[in-house]
Amino acid sequence: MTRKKEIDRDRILDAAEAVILESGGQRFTLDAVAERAGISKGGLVYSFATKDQLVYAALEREVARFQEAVDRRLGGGPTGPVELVLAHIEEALEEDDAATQMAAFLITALVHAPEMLEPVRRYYRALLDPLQSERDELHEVRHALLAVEGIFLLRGLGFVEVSADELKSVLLHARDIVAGVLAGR
Amino acid sequence: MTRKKEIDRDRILDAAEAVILESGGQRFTLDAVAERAGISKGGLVYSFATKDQLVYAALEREVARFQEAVDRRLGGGPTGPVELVLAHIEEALEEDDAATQMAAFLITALVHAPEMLEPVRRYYRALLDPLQSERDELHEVRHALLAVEGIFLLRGLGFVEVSADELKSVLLHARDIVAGVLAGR
DNA sequence: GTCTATATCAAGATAGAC
DNA sequence: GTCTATCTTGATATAGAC
Repeated sequence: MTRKKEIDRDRILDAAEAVILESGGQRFTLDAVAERAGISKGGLVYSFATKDQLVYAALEREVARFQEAVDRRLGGGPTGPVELVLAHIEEALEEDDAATQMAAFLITALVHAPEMLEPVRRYYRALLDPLQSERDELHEVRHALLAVEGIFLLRGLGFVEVSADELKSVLLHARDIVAGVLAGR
Repeated sequence: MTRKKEIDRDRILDAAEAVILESGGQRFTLDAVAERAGISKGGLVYSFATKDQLVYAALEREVARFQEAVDRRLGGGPTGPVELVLAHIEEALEEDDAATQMAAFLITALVHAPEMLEPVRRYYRALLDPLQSERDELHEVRHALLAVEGIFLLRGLGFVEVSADELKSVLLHARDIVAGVLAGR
């Protein structure tokens, strides 16, 4: 039954997520995931043949979750590239843990299966591609988006310590720029 | 003789660097480094007791190299925080491989010894700390710096593919902003 | 003192029992 | 379908050669 198998996979992905969030992505082992899910390592390998596949599925689910949150924020209204960036920034601004959580998934993928980052690449290209234009406002929007990703990655990957004030200051500045462009300046 | 030991360590670090650049940081093993350096694994462990120490030393040397390149660019002139950011961006702009190379070191540290990122954190804090101010121009400078780091990390860590044009466009825009602030607008 | 060779341990993958 | 047992590889520590 494919339905039952789906449920099993979801249960395993829940366990994988728990391990990722607890270990910060560093100690992501099949043993740990299997134990969390209450099955043996062999049982785990039956559902996900390789660690890569497990990482891919977990990352894909996490990206989809963030994507859905952004879509919800857009609410089915008009969705040009600038609206998309604004929704992305607002989601990062208001859902503080969503960003921290995403960082843990990115580290996990980078450490344990870097070839499996495809869902992440798709997400970013969807944001960046429409901003490739000669128009000055779009340059500014891209610049703001990249500044947000810069502080997010520097902080999330542990490349620098960032205070809550510093983070908020950067995100608010970026949001104001994008909102300004959207309002026609 | 401490002099001889220094030379040995440097030779090993050269080998470590070669392995990091060839493998992209993913397959960084003591075996590979020892083989590259033309010594046994035991000999390697004699010079660097743990893998963590090897990663730390390699990363520290790489950050110092970048730091020196930035310092050279400043040329002993007046070095306020904005000049520092400008020199950093110009170095990233002109030395394309320096940035790519640094990314490989960052991935290596993240994968094999994330606690050893201290030299990186020090470097970034030196850039960011003086920019914590209420003055609008400094906000803009920080924003530009973070956009540069954003595109650098997204590309270097493999989170998105970035064309050469796209990269250059972002860096030039950032440099112009910082240069503008420096020129008193 | 510096290095080689080896043992020990953990994690991922695989095969086959049930 | 799920689990047990085993193989392989990489990291660390150590015993002993020179």
